[in-house]
Amino acid sequence: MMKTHTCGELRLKDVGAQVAMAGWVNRRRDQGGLIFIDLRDRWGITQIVVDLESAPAAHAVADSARNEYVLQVHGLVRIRPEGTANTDLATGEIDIVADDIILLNPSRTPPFYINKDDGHVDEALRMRHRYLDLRREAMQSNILLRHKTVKFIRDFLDKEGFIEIETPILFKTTPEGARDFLVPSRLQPGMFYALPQSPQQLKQLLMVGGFERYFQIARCFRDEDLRGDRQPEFTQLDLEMSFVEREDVMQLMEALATEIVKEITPRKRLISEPFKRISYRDAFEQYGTDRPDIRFDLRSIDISHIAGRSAFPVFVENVKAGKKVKCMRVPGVAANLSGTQLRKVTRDLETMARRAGAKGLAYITIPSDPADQLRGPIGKHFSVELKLELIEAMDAQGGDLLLFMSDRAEIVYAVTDALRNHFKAEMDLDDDLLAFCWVIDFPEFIWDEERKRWDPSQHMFTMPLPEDLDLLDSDPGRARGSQYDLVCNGHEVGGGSIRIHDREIQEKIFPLIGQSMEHAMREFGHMLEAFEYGAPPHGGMAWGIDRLVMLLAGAPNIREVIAFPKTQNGTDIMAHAPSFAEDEQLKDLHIQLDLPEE
RNA sequence: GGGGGCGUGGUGUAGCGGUUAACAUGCCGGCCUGUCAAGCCGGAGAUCGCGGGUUCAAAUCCCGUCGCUCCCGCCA
Repeated sequence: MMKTHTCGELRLKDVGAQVAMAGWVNRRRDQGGLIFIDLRDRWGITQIVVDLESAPAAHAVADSARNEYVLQVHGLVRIRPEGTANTDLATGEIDIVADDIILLNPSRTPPFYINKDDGHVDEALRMRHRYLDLRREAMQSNILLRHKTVKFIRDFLDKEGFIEIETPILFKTTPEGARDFLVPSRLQPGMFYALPQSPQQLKQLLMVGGFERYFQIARCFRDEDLRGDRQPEFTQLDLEMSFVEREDVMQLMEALATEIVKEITPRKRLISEPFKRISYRDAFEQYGTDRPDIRFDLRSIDISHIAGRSAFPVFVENVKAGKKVKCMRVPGVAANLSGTQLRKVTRDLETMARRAGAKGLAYITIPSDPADQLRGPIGKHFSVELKLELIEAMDAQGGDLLLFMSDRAEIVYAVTDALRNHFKAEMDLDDDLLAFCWVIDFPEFIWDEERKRWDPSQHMFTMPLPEDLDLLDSDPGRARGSQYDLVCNGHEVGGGSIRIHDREIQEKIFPLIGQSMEHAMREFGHMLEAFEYGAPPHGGMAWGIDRLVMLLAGAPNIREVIAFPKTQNGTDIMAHAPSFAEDEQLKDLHIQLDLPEE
């Protein structure tokens, strides 16, 4: 071994020890006859002192060393002289007096700073030299956090009787869901494997296979456009349990989430224990999304019963037509605005609302001085009594801005979501607060207007809620699924459901989602057949590990917790992937290119 | 497919019609035996992402394009 100790472990108690250490030059301070080197490795930084008189050869190496040179140092652990301890450093009470330094490898001058984390570096540059970016303290701690999280999950689930089972990466394309990544088969010309979007089918078959409690840290692939919290390949904690009901899975998963936070990131706070549960409908009605960030309380509130009695024609007509008028109270923003400033603010908000599909955005401000009038163009359409009712319904205070939305439900949702995201960006929310909540009672199906058919809101194996089973025949649109999504700070970190283990129920689903039995048998025959051999009742969940770790790390996107992520265009600018294949390879695979003309 | 942001020495920024393109840091050289974002002195380093246009004059204005990024669509 080239080191007897790491760069993070030596303390006063080690004074007098002869040690060997190795690592990177984090920083060098040249005093002439005396050179200090901060030697860095994964565990920390230790100061090396090199004296020209007592170790001239080591001094010569230290003299030529530069940042990121790789050194091995032999020396004596010594207490630092009175007054020279460094309290910022865990190892700051000692240093190593070098008697020998070996240059293991020099380094070119790095293209960006490894040894300090202030300032923003162009992401393309970081990606081009990701191996250097990973040396930075922030990345090291993110990747370490990820390791600890996954390790904790494995230990937790092992204790709960789960076993880890691998499933194929080369599997079968599925017509539903996201776009598949395809892998051509050489042995079966013209045929393709698909990379799994999730081990969904396989984990259910493992339940039929009698393992009862399965999990996997599974790589998943979806060929869709990227986002800050979406990569084409990502990691799921995938798990499935037999002989459970919805509540069993949710409770165990909530315990896992809670314990991860307490164990791995104790300085983070959970917004509530147990986690709040929000119905899918309430999530949309109040927050305009099924993954609400409940760290802030801007909500859309139905005030149709008030607005319908106003003299504002749009509201009156909409309420008559059965549409809602909803109001969002933005606390305090109007308090110190001049008329001109207020008009600019509301004009910008209206632009946002229009972009989300609204025809306009009405507003009223509540005066700070009760003697003043309400400001805003629709104020005059509300009588004094209605205004008081409105203020009471919205719990409005002086200086508040009330925003009104009235349109088709989907548009009101989109506007609510857009406005909330806008104000969220200005709020500087606390990343140490983890606002977990469950979203439940999803509809089993969502109507696809274009194709005139029902689509599964999660997937076709989701069991409807037991009390809604009859609705499959009478009113499928009202049937709720057993799905549960775990949401945190506006990100979907996981989701699952109880699955259909009964072939009869499964066979009811296919025609509803526009699939013939022949098609179903062709694509999912193996599943249906499996369900006929004593499939146990089962359910499970899949977690987005990247998103979870991102939230635990307080990182702004999942690339910060993935060692080698793709750029937004789905490329790797370090290794230059994807790349063209050799003609020979294509020939083996019986593939001819048909590229678009430029 | 659509909308927004960014692109200036190695890095991070300033400059936003006429500047010798500025500052910090890094880099190179010199001095220095208790520094720790070491200090002091000196030096090198930029076709202002790329292409085109407007103008007497473009880093600056316009158009296009490329790269990175945020969002919508998409992601069961």
